[in-house]
Amino acid sequence: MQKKPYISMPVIRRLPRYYRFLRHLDKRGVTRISSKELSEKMGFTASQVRQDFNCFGGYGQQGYGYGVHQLCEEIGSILGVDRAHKCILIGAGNLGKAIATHISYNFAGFDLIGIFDNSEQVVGQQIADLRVLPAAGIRRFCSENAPLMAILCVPDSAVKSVVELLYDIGIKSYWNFSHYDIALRYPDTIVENVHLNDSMMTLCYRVTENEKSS
Amino acid sequence: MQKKPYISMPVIRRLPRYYRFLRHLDKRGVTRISSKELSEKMGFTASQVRQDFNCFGGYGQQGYGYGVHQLCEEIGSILGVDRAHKCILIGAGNLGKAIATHISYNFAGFDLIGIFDNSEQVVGQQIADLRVLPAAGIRRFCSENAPLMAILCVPDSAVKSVVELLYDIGIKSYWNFSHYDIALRYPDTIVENVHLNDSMMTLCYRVTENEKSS
DNA sequence: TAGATTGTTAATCGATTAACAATC
DNA sequence: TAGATTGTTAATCGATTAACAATC
Repeated sequence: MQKKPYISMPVIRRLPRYYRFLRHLDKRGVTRISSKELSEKMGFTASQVRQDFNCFGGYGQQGYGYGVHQLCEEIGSILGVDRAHKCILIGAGNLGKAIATHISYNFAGFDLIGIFDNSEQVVGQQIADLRVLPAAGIRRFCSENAPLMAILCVPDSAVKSVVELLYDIGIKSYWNFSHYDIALRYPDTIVENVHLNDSMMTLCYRVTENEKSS
Repeated sequence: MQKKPYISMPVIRRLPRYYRFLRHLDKRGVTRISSKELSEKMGFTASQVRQDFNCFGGYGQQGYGYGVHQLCEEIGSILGVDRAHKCILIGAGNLGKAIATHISYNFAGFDLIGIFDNSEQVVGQQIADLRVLPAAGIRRFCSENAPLMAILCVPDSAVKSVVELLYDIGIKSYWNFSHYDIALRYPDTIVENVHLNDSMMTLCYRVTENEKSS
């Protein structure tokens, strides 16, 4: 039973990192860790680590630290990585293929049940145990299989109409690799954006700054 | 000439979004925009937009708004997208291929000059006008071509040794798609992480929360 | 018990929002 | 001039850090 239901966004964004690291420790047989140790290995402050873990109740023991296995399980369960939300992927280019493969190797709460593309060259290909289906079949597939989330790996030119279709079908959660601002158009959706271009420009800024100052 | 040299991290992360949107407007022939209009189309507050633009000096006019073209150019120049920092990509799997293709289509300050992989099946393939080279040749290639940044699309198991090599060669900037924490080991590096797994887990959390509450 | 380390409160810091005078 | 909208200061909000009493 969770103590406090509210976890702030910065904390939520740190949870996956904690989870990955704790799972790593757990696999290596480490049973306990203090907030100080953890903070040093992760680049946070010990204060922040304790503050973060306190959001979801006391899994630590004074004078001892935190039980790695228990904490890992707890964070995993909060994140929901023990679930298997059904999802579909639209756009099976290089990025789509990479993501599809990634999902099947790095299980994190989602079960990929369908891959779609509208290029004839791609339809029929086998990716991560799935055969790429024609985009024309999305609506029917969804009414039969009721996926909860869609992964968008389509070009920016196609994404608007794809989202219109998916939203109409009832899909409200998106992992979006395009630059279309879904959350602005459809405020009742859950959207996680991965904007590679923005990431690259931010890096470019920092590299450029560094060059200037040296 | 920039007024203030300091731009805070949250602002820097917003600059690419401004840049993309302003370029879009510019291409469509829009010449002026007010902070209010911009804020509505981007999901910020007007206050924040003005505050952000003020970091780098007055490109607005009272009673009029901002000149789209001028502002776009200025942000682009701050980001450094008008540069062509030489970079190499390590790991030409699906993700590496997607990124390589992405860079050549969405120019944002970097010029990809080499792609490396250690799999014989991949070496020799043609990606985005480049032929994939054997990983064994990285050191020599770098001493001849002096790339400034490396893109890491290698599996987590290989990344540690790859970074050791690249750092030794003198590369201090990384676009990192693996889960190896470069900045923690090498504090003098510039690292931009894209952690797909963390992004997916954050999405999973939000989807799971949403399910619980409904 | 003494030492260690949490849980939690208070202090600080920084970012966002609000307000409004300046001015085009 | 009147209306609009910026530039900038002040107020608010939230997140991080520091401190320390509680307690294993």
